[in-house]
Amino acid sequence: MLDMKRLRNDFDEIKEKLKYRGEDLSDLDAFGELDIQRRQLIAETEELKAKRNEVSKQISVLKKEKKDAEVMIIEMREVGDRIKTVDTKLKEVEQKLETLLLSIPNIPHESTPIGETEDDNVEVRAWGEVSQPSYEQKPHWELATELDILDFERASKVTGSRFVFYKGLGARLERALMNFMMDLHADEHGYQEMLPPYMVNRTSMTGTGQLPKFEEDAFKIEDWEYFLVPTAEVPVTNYYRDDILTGDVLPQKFVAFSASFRSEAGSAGRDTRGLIRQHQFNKVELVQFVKPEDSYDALEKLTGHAEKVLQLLKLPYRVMSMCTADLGFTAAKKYDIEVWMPSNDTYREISSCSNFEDFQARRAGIRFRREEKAKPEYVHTLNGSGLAIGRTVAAIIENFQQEDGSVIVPEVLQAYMGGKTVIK
RNA sequence: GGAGGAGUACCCAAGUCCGGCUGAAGGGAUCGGUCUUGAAAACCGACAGGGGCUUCACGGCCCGCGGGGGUUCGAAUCCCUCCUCCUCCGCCA
Repeated sequence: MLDMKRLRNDFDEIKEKLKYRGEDLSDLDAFGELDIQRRQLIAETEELKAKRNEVSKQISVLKKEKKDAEVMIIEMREVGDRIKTVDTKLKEVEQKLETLLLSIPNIPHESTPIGETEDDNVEVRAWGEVSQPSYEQKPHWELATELDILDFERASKVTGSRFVFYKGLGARLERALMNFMMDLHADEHGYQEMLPPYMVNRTSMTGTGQLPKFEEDAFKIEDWEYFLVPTAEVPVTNYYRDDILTGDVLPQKFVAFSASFRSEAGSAGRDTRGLIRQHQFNKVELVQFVKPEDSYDALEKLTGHAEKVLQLLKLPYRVMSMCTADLGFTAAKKYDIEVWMPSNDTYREISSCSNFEDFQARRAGIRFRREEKAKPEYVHTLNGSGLAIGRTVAAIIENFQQEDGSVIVPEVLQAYMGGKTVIK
């Protein structure tokens, strides 16, 4: 959510910046009128309330002296009615204003490349050598099915499409990656470990920006106002919702494992095979709460923490700076980390690292105080996958496959795999 | 699922039956001071916050007793509703 005062003062400038996102901004123009209406109605109702307070005090005194107060009471009855009328109008206007504000995306940071499609995303750096072996490179779903470590067919029977059973060393590999990533971030990168709820309420989903605009992307529990988490970002960021932190506890860094659930509405037919686009997948998520002046530095570091996972696994990747058209609703700046996927002969997103500045903090009411008596300020929030585990499994299977159909276990995972060096 | 109880400021807690000198007592913690070589204790003092409207500013005003609604001239107090926590019973990994 954007700052109302800033929107009031710099309306044209903000609108100009939002244009680069390529979204429809026609609703935005209603802001000025609603803002004025709101303040007029507030002035009106507050004046009436001040009067009511004063006269009620006088009535109280008269009553105590056993004097007649009937004239005043009748007068206040009218005032009360008018307050009710104005308050009702005010509530309507504020409702409209809130709906409007919640639908405006974040303002891109000045370092975010301006662009119109994903082709305008900018490669920041690449790491690792893409190997081009002489033998045929199989997609991970073929290899994994042959190795009997993933079972897509039975998952379709048991649940439906876009679900999977991990089996044997496949399940072990997933679990190894989870532990490896959690350990790395907790022990080496200074994050505090967290296991969040997998369901959250509507307020939380609104706080991080999934709602109200993207409800169709989420799984909702029938008869409950609960949603399956699309990412641990939602519960972990909302951990501090409506809190005022003391400045000395910042930055707060959390690493959270959770399953993630996405309806994938609008992606029908895309990536239907394999682990790339499932309704449920596991992910290790990094979340940070920092002081505003530190957030861009923190974004670079956080991205580096996610990259470290791929470096230790020896998986080639590149880092892309998302352009204004590909930023997502909530981010001011975003890096996608893309891992090399031989079956696609291209890089595929495996992590997304974003700085939301105060956009989520404002929605969720996450603040801090620099000094004991200082006014509360909004924190900046960041998060990034570190990493999506299913896609990491896919990348390992594809990148480390051998001619005989076996898969080499990355060295750093071997201890987590009971010493196994190869899956065959 | 059934039966009770409770949510008041940083923490504890009075007030709620019986609406109006409660814009919320008292205590603790915290901060400042006196005393002390230093500290503790004791004593003195400060301590509602957050948001909003308005103002160049000083300031003024409005809203805050779990959330939302209602009754009333007036609500922490009465009514409705939702949420959370606690105790007991039942069920259960």
